[in-house]
Amino acid sequence: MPVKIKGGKRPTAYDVARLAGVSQSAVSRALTPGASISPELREKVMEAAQQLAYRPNLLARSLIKQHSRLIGIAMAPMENPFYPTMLEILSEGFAAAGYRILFFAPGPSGDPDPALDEVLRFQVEAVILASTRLTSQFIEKCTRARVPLVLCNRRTDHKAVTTVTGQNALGGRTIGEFLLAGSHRSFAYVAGIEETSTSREREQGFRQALRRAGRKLSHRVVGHYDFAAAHAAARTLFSARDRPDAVFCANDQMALAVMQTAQSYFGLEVGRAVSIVGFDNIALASWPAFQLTTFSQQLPLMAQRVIDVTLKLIESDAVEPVHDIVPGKLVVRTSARLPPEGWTPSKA
Amino acid sequence: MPVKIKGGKRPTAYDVARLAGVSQSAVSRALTPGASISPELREKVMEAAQQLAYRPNLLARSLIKQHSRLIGIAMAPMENPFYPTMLEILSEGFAAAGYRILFFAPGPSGDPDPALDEVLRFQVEAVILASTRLTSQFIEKCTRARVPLVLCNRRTDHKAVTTVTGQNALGGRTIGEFLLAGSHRSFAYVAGIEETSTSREREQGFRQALRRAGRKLSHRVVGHYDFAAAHAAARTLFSARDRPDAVFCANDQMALAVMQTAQSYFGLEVGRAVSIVGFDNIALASWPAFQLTTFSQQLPLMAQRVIDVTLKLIESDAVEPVHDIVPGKLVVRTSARLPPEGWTPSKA
DNA sequence: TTGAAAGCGCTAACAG
DNA sequence: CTGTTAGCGCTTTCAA
Repeated sequence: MPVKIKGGKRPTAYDVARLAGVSQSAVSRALTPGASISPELREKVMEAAQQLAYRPNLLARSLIKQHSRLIGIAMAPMENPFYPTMLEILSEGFAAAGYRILFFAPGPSGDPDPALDEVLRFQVEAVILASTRLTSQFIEKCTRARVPLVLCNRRTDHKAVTTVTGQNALGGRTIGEFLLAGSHRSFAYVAGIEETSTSREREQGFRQALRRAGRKLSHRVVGHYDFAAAHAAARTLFSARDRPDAVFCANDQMALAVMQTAQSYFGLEVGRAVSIVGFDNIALASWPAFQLTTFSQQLPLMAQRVIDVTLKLIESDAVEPVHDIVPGKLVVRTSARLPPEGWTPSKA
Repeated sequence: MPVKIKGGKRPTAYDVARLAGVSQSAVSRALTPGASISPELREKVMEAAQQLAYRPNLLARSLIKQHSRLIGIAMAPMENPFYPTMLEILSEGFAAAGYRILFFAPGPSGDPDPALDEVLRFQVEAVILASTRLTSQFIEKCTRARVPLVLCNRRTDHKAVTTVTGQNALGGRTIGEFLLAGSHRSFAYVAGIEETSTSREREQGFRQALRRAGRKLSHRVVGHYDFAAAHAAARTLFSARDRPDAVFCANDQMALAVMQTAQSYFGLEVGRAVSIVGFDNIALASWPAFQLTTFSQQLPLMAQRVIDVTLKLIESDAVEPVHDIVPGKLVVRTSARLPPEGWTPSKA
């Protein structure tokens, strides 16, 4: 026997009004905190509402109020634990502020743009882009649609877009100094996706530190912020004649891949034969099996900044774009050779 | 100088109509594939729409059409990579079918219920629950609201709810047989969250295999499907006088924690001194550092089944609840001692 | 305090 | 083929 799951329309404010013997506007008022309505009337309405399991239709409300309490979030790749964690925190934070998340992952094409069109039609009040892929059209569309856009963990030349990022350049530089102090011979960089600001800024900082010490990068491969690609890149790297003994990876996810490649495929002892450093300080980095030295991003703080700035953008019409940089710091574990005792990273 | 980001209302079909010198309904028709409208009129409308960057308001459309093309997904914990991966696939699949995801993570309380109320107000056409926490109220609310509910990777006694799960009992049994064939001495189970069907069914299968062989479980701890908790549980486990040499963990995430605890805190060689097996076959399980033997869940297939059954529930009013079981299989790696050559798991 | 009525942006039924 | 009109379910004037 088929069990009835749907069927019958959901009750409306009119149904409640009829049952309670009041006007429909009374129903609306009864459910609006602070509206002027007598306790008796409210009581009657509430009872009827309860009985019908009435739930106000937020879509109808949005139409009138001119705001949907919906926020679009474009996020990828979920393979990197950084993003799911970010999503979880954003979801809770926005929920606390009365907003809900319209989630969209860029499809197989990797391009979030087509989905954006549809998300904008849902009248999202803001869009948060936390995806390694970023097309300039994305920004333009949001601007044209007059929907505030917040870039999370990435930047763009487009100065008018609000961004929340980590200390990418400083992080790269700090790691460079750290590895230099550890007396390494040959330095390598494993880039993320080339077009991303994160990968570029981290690389620039790293190169700057090397340059200041009169050294330079001897190896450079591309790992696309992806485990499999980083694994492949590492095989190239460690097969080189002048095998590097200090490898900085643009994020932890790739660093973990490189680390395991060094160990399992080349029998290199990580932290002794080769030093490997990452960026992000995801939960995995602290696992006993890895003990990855990395530059941390304060994810909860970063998420909170995203939430704060997004709400501010929604509430005010014209706002100076913000470029928020969330501080991080070097987290020293055992995946890289240690500098002499007493060493500390230079400031700024 | 403040850059104008918002301000000015978004253009409506009326604005487009005025600019194109046509009626508002002509605008609607021009944008509706298959509507009867002349090419010239459509052309005029399209041009005006383009010029104003017009985007139809889907909220208004939903109000009329009586469906929102919105699907609510409750998911947690994102710490376990199983879920983000699932989310990504679901998002793409539903997008292809013209639906969008309203995402909600249960708040700090761990209880998805309060959020559900709000999500239902957004007129989601279905709700997918993929969260380890599950209260019976959740099911009841969806039923009362006449919104189809699909449980993903969990079940309930409530027979009227559609579920998509893996072969939990078979998986547990297979792993039991596998460990028995590996001639182990003492068997342990690391449970997930006690109330979950997944943890219970996997345990039952495991115990059944042991019982059939005239053996029994000698240790049982609870890891709450959580890395930290599993780590703590493992410390208890390996500190026992009669230390187990075969440990089945209710999921991979916990198995990885237990594995590392064995290695790093007790110096036990995994796969020799102690065998550890998980469940799910998440990407991490195949990493060189782990090589975890586990029972796979076919995540993409599982996601597709969830999508299919959800769409079916949305489209038809009354539907027999489905209990879909997606097949998985034992994936043998090196974290557990191997049975004698030629061993295969029993069928069914 | 209450109800009647207008209208948010759109689709669809109805005339023309 | 096209425009006019009536709502979708709600909030918010406006009178009473």
